[in-house]
Amino acid sequence: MPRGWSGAFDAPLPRSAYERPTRTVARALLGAFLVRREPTGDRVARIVETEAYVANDPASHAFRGPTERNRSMFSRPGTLYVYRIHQVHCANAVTRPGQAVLLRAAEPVVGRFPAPPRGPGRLCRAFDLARADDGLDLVTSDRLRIVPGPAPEETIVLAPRIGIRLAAERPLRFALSGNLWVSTPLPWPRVRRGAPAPGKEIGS
DNA sequence: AGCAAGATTAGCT
DNA sequence: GCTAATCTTGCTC
Repeated sequence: MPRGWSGAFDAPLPRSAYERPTRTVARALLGAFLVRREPTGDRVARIVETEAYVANDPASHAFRGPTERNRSMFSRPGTLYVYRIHQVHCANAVTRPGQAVLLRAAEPVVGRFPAPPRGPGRLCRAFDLARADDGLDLVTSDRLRIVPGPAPEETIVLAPRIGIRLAAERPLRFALSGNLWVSTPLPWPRVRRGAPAPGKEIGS
């Protein structure tokens, strides 16, 4: 146990928790705590929305293999992958090689945040995550980790991912139903007439 | 070397 | 709902 981690949000999610099918991890991270430890105090938020970027996924940065930008996606499970898009950053937890879970939104629990962690860009601002944090190990880091939380009482819903063009219809976005910190309201706001109802419940 | 597109967000109509 | 901001990545020439 690294020095400094002796408070309430100690025990990090073990590497084995990341070394599972990406969809399983995306769902399992709901209700877990993202924890940043600073000399000034902890910042803790409960993860309420994720997206899975899986193998052979045209929307994934890893689709065309390793590059300089995405090399963290091919690092160990539990590695943090941070990239820049437009003028913001987005953070992912790496699962299996070339796959990751995008952290889209979290609910503040402890500490003050520079921005509300609602939406992937704001979540990074809330935790001061930038490209310099790319490659950090969420299992062993002194600064940042994910800690298991109680099973969510909210229903978990599955919906298409946000902001992508390729494979846009695949339901790989996971969220806690009704949670106000989810970045986009569910059910899905743009629905084709005759299309299946979005926000389908997949479990309780 | 140049360039089009992007896992976003804030602000305006 | 729409668009600009803003800049990096990675593909193409």
